[in-house]
Amino acid sequence: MENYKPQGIEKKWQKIWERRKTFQVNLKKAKKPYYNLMMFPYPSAEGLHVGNVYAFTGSDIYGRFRKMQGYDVFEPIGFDAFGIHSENFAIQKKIHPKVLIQKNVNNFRRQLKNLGCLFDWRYEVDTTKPNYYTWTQWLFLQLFKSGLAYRKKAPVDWCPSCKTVLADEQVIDGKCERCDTNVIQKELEQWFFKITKYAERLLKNLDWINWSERTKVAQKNWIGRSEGAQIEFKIQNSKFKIPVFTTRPDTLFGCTYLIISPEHRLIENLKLKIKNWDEVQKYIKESKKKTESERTELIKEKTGVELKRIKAVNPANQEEIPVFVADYVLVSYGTGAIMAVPGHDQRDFDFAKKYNLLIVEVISPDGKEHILTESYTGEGILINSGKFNGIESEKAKLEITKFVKAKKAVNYHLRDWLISRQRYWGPPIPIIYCKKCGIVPASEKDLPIELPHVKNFRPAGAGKSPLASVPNFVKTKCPKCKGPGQRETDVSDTFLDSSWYFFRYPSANLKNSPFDKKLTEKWLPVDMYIGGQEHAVLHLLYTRFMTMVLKDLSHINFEEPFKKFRAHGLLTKEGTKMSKSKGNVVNPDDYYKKYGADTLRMYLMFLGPFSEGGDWQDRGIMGTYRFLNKVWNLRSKVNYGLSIKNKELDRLIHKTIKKVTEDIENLKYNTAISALMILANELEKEEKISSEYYSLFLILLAPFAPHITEELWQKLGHKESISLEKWPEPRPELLKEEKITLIIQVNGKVRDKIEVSADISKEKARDLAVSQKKIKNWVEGKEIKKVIFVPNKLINIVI
RNA sequence: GCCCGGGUGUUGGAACUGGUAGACAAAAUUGACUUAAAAUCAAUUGGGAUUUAUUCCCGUGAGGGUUCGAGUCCCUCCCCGGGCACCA
Repeated sequence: MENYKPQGIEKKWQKIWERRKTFQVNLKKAKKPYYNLMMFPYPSAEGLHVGNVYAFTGSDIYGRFRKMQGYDVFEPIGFDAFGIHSENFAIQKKIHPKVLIQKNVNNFRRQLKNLGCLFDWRYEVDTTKPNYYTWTQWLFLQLFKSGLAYRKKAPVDWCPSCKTVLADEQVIDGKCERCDTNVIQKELEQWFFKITKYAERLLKNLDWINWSERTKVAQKNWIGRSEGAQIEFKIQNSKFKIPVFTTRPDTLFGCTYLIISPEHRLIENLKLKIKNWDEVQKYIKESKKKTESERTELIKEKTGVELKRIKAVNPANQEEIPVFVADYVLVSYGTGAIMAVPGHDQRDFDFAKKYNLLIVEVISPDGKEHILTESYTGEGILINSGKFNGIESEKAKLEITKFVKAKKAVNYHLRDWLISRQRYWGPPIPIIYCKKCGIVPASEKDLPIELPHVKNFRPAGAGKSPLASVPNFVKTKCPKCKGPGQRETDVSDTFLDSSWYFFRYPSANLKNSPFDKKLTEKWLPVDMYIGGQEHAVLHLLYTRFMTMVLKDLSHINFEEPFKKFRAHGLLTKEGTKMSKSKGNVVNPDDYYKKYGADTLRMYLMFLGPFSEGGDWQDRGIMGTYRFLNKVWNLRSKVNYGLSIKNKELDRLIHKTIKKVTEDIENLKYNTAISALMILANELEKEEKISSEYYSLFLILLAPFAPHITEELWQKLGHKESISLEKWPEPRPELLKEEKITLIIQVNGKVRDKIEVSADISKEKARDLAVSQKKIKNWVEGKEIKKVIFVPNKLINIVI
């Protein structure tokens, strides 16, 4: 008999699938549409990372499973090929991104085809193609026209190495997400999307969407809703007021000073009144110079300067209190000013100690007064709070808010999405600046605003995109007055490209609109989306925002993009993260060659639970290779005439059907594979296997190892692809065990096991148990206090 | 500091709503086949004790608790991974 040679078989079937159009879906006619989506890769390296292969395999198994269950599965793929990742790779390689990224894409495509997924390549999407980014720009225009895109001079995070601004989400520990450089603050005119307007909706919908719990929690924390009150403090002898946001209005009587952030507008307004203006001015300058990470490194050491001669009034007790400027108060959160309650906030406590300010205890856990050595931030009973003394802090929140005539207020951690980038490799933002008309959106019929070829595509710095150095591009006519105008030279954030790509797939080849409404509403929301947990707050939040916007603009009739989302885990190599710098990245090509895609797919899925990730160890891959070999060799035992029923095997096969079905539904591929291995081991023990058993086995294996199962299926005499077979259902009557192993425990410890019939009664089991020799030794001469009987499992005798 | 995960043999990992801990693999050792190696097949592998084929004790990060019975539930603590972080 011939040996298992994966390479030839895999190539053969990939060609057949293509020729027979096995995986092509008729989007218009499909009766049971099922949109199975995986996060598309960014080709910012020469080839696929085994981590990509891991993700795609997991998603593809799910898609193949649904297909065999009778759904019309649409499983598209594409490339997120714009963006800084790709551009930086081009800079490093000193090759123009237009050339290099296309080459990468080609290699990615070849590798993806080797993996044997259900991809329908007719609907491939590439974000760098004008027929895609036309619509990315169109989206920008829709947001602009509805007031959701705006331009604003703002202090933004700037990466001096990437020479561009970063979105709030792209700054990690005060460092650039990509290159680890310390981010600095710059005042620049930038484009923003008003995602904050959707904060409440983005939060609320989390209650009902079927997503991984972890991802939902991450989004919830990122949106960061907090409830409290906005309280106004009058400034003595002036018309000004300082509003502050607090979650603890119950501590208002303990507020002994105010702090405003260095960027607060009021400082300018009060300039003439501040006695120590020079000192204040100096402090503000110093703090602006600090980078974000310097500010956070100095977390313990709080600094500030009092605004001398300025006094505010605590509205609760009319006390005069000093006002400080300090950079631990952020301008971008709340009102940019806080009421300091040193007794009940540790930061305020530290500050008060340092500058010798009054600390008053107003919340007491036991109603008594204490000498505070640190702040008390818990709940308690009010003291030193005038007529509110004695009431509970939770209740006092509302009452004090009312008492000082303040408003209830809600604040979010979420900031508006900064979408402009001073880089080359992205879609130009379709805006024109006209001296007469101001900021004018490009006309929709002029789209795409094509990205010009720029020889020197490196970022120039100084806050300008390389596009600014192309006069032909910059000079244009104002679409409104036809006078001279200048184009916006910034490009948009890559996350904008990826925020809507799943809308484009079904309409990938559509010419005059971003997507077909009818087709979109037939196939979307996406039925199953699988991707990395690392996108929990960036990509996944933006897609939700964009979907809501499109709904509000009546382009679609749903507002959440993904019915079901499941995050997969991280693939590590011998315990550590794979990364280029560590040089431990596994290249799938080596394994395709050596063992074939089926073995690779199965090994990756066998490593551990898909949602938790797993650890790649080179030596382990032999296990799944041996398994597939075993499956291959089992064919020699298949006997076509054989129809003798084997009850034990029947049961095992139906148990396996049940287990594999449930496990795939829950993405527990590792245990599904283990169940298939157990079945294969049992089949191997048989001298002859009926073709019915073998067929069922192949069908169960097909989503995991599509090529070898096709080949063996064909060898069994079938003409059609195994992927068109119907997924089997377990027959309950065959699942029933006739005999079971009954565990006999004495005082909860296992002392014996016996074979009994499955429907044995408690009394019978008990009599049988105590008559066992081993059990006699334990119970003889002792009084049996209790007998616990768990049908089909165990009997426990308590003495 | 806060919020999520997680801690089980030599390793990756199993274990349903509390009911046989270590499935399935990997690795190692021994044996068979072979001139030899690889491959393949068979056996063994948590620790300890023992009357050494037959039974007991201990064992799921640590300690305590609930229960007839705990890897699983509760409390306290330790460690690892990830996310957020001067957010008022």
